[in-house]
Amino acid sequence: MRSWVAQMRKGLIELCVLGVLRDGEAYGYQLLQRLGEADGLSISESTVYPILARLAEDGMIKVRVAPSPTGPPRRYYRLTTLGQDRLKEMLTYWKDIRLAVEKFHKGEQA
Amino acid sequence: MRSWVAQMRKGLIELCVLGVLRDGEAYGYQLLQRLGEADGLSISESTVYPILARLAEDGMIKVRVAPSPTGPPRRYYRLTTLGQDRLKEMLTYWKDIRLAVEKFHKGEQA
DNA sequence: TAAGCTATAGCGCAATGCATAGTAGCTAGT
DNA sequence: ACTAGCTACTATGCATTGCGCTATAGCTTA
Repeated sequence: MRSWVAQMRKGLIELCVLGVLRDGEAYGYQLLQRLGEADGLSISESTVYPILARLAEDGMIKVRVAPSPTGPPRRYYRLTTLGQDRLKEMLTYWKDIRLAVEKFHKGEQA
Repeated sequence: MRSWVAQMRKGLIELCVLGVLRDGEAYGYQLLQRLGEADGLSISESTVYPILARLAEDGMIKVRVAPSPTGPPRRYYRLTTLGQDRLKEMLTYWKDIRLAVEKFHKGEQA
């Protein structure tokens, strides 16, 4: 994969993770699949799990362990109040930067 | 500045630089000011010049030196054919990832 | 000669995506 | 019982980038 792709994803994957969790709790593997549904966002475990670990360490999400019907116990993550605030902040900035990008690419077709 | 802000900018600043250069050549300081016009994209020299150096090294832009009426000589950068292709690629991916982010944040207000 | 603006450049750090590899629980087939 | 295959999570290490900080040099004005 071209290196600039990885760079462009930085931060945005975390934003998407928080976005999914906003709809309710989810476990790691589930997040992996949800995120993979979007074009241009195919993702691997080695990307998602570190993000979850960081978010948990920062108090943005909380973990709940529950048995799985088809494998090892699942770790369900859900947003904390702190996490909701962070999501709000990030969305605000996302809006700004999205407008910035589009400002410099008016009238262009990819 | 919060660390996630820097992460979210990664790659997108370069995309904006290419976007500005698509309208015609520009020198570093000029780019700095153009980019600063956008909300959420205030930028410093230590960010722009390394980007220009990288882009030049990769053959995406070419440099032309010309005297300035008000200071040291300016280095004018302009897109090469390679750079135009890269910009196209990046815009395609940008479209994908923008849709991805919005997919996971439908119905939300920042 | 000193200040102040313009314009460019280099060093070093922190953070992240991701390739690679490994661990462990559960089910089904032979 | 053994193997294969799926689910779910973890660990290591690298490359890349944004950016704070600092330095340099040309030009004008006082």
